[in-house]
Amino acid sequence: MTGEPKTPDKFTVINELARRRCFYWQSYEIYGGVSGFVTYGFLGTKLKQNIEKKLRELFVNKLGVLEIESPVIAPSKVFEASGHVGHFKEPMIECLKCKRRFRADHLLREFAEIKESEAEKLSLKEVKEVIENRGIHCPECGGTFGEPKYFLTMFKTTLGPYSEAVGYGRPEAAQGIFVEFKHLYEMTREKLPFGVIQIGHALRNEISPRQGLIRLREFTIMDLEFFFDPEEPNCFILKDFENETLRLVLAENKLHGSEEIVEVAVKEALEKGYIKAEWQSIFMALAKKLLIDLGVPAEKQRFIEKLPWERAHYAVQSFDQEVYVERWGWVEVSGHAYRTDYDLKRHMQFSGTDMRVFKRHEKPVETEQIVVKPLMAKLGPVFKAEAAKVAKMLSEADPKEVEVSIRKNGYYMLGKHKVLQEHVEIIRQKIKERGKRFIPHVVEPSFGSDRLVYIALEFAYHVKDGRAILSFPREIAPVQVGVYPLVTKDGLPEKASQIYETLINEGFIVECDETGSVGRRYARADEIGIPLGITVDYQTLKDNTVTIRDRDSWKQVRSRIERLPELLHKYFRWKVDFEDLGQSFER
RNA sequence: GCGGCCGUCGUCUAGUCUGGUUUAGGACACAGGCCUUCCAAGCCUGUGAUCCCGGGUUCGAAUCCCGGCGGCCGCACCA
Repeated sequence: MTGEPKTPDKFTVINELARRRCFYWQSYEIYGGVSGFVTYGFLGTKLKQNIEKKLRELFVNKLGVLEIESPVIAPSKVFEASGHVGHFKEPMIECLKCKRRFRADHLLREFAEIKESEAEKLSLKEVKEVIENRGIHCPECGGTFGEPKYFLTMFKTTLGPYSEAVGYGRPEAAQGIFVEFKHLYEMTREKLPFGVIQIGHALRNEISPRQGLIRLREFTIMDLEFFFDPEEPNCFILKDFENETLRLVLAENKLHGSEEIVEVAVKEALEKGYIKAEWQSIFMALAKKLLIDLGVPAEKQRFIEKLPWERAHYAVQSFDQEVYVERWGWVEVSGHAYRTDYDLKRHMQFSGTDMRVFKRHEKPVETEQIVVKPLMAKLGPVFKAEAAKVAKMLSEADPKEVEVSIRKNGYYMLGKHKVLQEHVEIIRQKIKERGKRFIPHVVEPSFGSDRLVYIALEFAYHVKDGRAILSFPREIAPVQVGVYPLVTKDGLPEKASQIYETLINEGFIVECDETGSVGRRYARADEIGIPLGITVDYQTLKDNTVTIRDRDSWKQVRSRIERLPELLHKYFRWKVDFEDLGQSFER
């Protein structure tokens, strides 16, 4: 590609490396490739699995969150209820002269002073009428507009071969959790708070996905829905996180055109009202931890609050976690939305299934209720045919108002009907409430798995003495150990393959390489980020020791072969220092 | 989806303007062998491109023309 710059940027270099060393590449290349789809090779797949494992450690295992797997395709009802059909379908309008496309609702807001919430309700025909009546022209070139059309960013399909039933590919995994809420809640023995996570593919028919792993049409999403009682929003593990600092860009500052980063402890962010839900602050702190574990230093991370019109339709507050990358600057890696009871409420309306949970009061609450009981024996003769209607109106009226009026005036006017004291009996009733029903609130951290893979690669990548090295944190490295005979003769290769076998049986991800010189093999290993290299040399034949080489410092230590499994477990699981793996070795 | 630039072995590229001199050349990488007592050394051999796809012009097209696909950048979009 001659159009490429002489010194390619990190994104380009990483994509080349990813392709060459089997991390990932664009799919369907033999047919010319299709943008927005990617295939992971064996190193990429492993790296992605390790990253997801890391997320599970932090968000799933320790918090007792439950993981489920639901279908990618859903009947249209699901996404009508969730509001996606309405919100993913943007009316677009094209200028006939300069061919630029605009969002029709944005134009209406700007030039016809129609509020966004109202503009959304307009049909295409109405949009067209407003554009014509107001004489709105292209703001760029003054040309006239063509027919407004919907652009749907969900993948649409039909369910069954001859069916008219519409289905959609899910644009997020969250709905798969919400629709199963009742069942999941019962299975967890009806306790709040509780969280459910789902890691799986999602589909969005992006207009122009052109940023490698950053924007895909089919991607892996990790949606965690955490349900809690809005009356008891306190997080019981807040203490563990309250001093963790977060770097926030607040909406109020954004309004004044500032992207100033406010660095505050979780505790302070809650006290000052920067973050509305306690649980959300915990997930943000965990998200920061996850990224640090993936190799992104805190100063390259921030959480940017979304302005009301930038937010998703379901959220009352949301922050995007962003990471600073070389090519594009700040890039979103996770979203943290306070979805309130929006989704469950909508599914309750659309499906008719009661999504409320029952909360038992500690003590039954006794309340006194005034009941106005119509005495039909008296009402009948007076109101005749109207009697039933009057009784019904009476039951809908405010009993307190009725009582006050009758006591004061001796009657109560129900429209044109005059109800006298003798027509009713006013009873004070004690009612025992054992609990109440409500819809839980939800905070949602949502990660893009593929973006994390790219971020991990970009932050691991550096060049030492002209060689590319991927310095992955040891827990996410796709290959853990390389085993090398120093030279390929005198029985060294045989010894190396024995060690290889042993380590494989111990459950390590190991690679054995005997081609070319040992220096070349080290270089290749560094390039795919293998943290440790074990070299069999002539000393090995004498005393059964090998050298262990550190990817990042290129230092070597010497240890006995029998101790390797134990030492490597310590290194990968308990994170002991490299220097503690053996005696320092100098050639 | 619009505009600009671009598309040749896995990668980087020579050749394209000025159609034939090239079985499309090189370097790196890769595979096999030799060598090699620790950081991409060297030598030999080999694999690998119907020049993005389709159509047209021509005796003849990687080269010229048209359409499509893909990439990068900008605009727009990104719940």
